[in-house]
Amino acid sequence: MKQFTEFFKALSDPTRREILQSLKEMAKTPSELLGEIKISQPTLSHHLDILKRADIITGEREGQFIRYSLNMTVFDMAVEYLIEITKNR
Amino acid sequence: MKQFTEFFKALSDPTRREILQSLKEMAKTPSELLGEIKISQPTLSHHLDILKRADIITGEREGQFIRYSLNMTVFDMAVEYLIEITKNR
DNA sequence: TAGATATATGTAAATTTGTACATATATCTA
DNA sequence: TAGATATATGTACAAATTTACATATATCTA
Repeated sequence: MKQFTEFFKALSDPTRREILQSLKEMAKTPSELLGEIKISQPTLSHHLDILKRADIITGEREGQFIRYSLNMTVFDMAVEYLIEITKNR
Repeated sequence: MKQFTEFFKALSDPTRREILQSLKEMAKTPSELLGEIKISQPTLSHHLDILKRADIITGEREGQFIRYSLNMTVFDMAVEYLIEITKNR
């Protein structure tokens, strides 16, 4: 399941988990995230791209800005996957 | 949380997830796993090492063999972590 | 329309990762 | 104890990853 490879790979980076923890509270723009997380703008853009490709976040343009929010579905799928491993025994 | 970094990194590899799927049914030795998974013996040993370091599996020597089994605790922690992200909003 | 701001992309370097072959270590058995 | 079997470790290499600087693109505003 390539889907899980990308999901877990995305979650395996501390910076990306920091981004997710921040987006958990509310959807935010890259500029807002830059105020909280100490990385360069291109690096943030790159991490957001990885999270997008893993279908973990979605971006919606609001004029000049792009507001990123969490996709709950993939988290639910991952939880199911992990629970299923612990269950059958 | 370095613990989650190692956990998710461990889960992000298809071969290692295949190993976990197999150990889910019952604890197994590397030799048994080699019968199911198509990788070299040193490569399997390396993957088992990564899973060990991430505290996902534990090995118990049984004479000549070492029997590996899943640690449920870390899965429970990861599930909690993921659920907590989807909850607060 | 021109300049400013928000975000993405190209390039490049250091680090990490997955894999296998060769070899070492540990334990069994004859 | 000697040889066989199970597992781990050392070395090496190709591929992927993280990061940042420079630059491009998109949208706003004066």
